Amino acid sequence: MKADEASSIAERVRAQGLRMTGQRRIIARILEEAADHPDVEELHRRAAAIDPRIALSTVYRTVRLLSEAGILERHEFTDGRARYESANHEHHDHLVDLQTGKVIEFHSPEIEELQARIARDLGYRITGHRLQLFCLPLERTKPGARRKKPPVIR
Amino acid sequence: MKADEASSIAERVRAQGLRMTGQRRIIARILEEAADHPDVEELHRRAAAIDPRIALSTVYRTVRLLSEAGILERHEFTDGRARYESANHEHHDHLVDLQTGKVIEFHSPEIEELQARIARDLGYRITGHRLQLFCLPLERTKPGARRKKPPVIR
DNA sequence: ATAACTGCAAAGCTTTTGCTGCGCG
DNA sequence: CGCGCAGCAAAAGCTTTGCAGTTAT
Repeated sequence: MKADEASSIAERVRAQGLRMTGQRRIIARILEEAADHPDVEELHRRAAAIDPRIALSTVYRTVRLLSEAGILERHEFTDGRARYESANHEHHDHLVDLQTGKVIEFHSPEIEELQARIARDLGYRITGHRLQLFCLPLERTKPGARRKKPPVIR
Repeated sequence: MKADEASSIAERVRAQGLRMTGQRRIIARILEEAADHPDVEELHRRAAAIDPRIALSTVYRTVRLLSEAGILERHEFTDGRARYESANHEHHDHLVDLQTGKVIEFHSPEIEELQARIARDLGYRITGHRLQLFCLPLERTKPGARRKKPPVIR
């Protein structure tokens, strides 16, 4: 296992030579405790519950900085906003439940292998990818069920 | 093959009961002749070259309408803007060359099958998906080569 | 004729940024 | 104690929208 693979966000921030401020500590804690993929506004909401003086722009600056440092992962699902999660997990892709907005993580080595082969055949090597499945539940898919605008994505 | 599978954008617009205006004819032609995935600004630029009186908001309204009607496909790659292509093609996914910004289309029935199986195992059926590979060329990958902000995506 | 559509300008949303002062290391 | 960082507010970038006039059918 790689050295920083299991360390906390705080440790990884320090390891990058970045300062560990009070605000970053709060954001780091929130993301480490989060079971979902909060967007910046939600992140700010949760942070403000701990320290109301934290600015929205600080949250934006922090997630951008930590994403570019590889400490956070940035996702964009169905709506326009970016969502974040700690990059401390194993690599995985996302299945979005369009009915509830819930995001389920999955991983398929077979798909990864096929992707790499396709890229190689085309003369490329993959430096990043995005795989998202937009789904509806198998059971009780009532024909009348509306599915227009998907609800909030978590 | 399905009835509207091979028809022109104009025909599909009419088939949906939408009006075929001069502006839509221009936009349809541009997208049918396009070998790339233009964003709205680029679409407007090309349209204005034909008829300078066409408004940017008209392009926005048109691509949104036609996307929601299933006549166009909307993509979001690395930058913030939406890109469009005629939905008349076979289904395919995209490989983005981060060096040049070029987008290569590919299709993998094996990956599709694996996706469907994963979703099914999780209790879902797929209604849509997004698969994008962000790549660098295999050859001449000079170590010094910068790869920060990717260039314009076509 | 009339409902759909366009142009224009204004506004909406997410995200970034300039500036000043503060606090981490 | 110096430089990175936070707060605030203003602005930027993409996209949508209200309104009045135009056009396709």
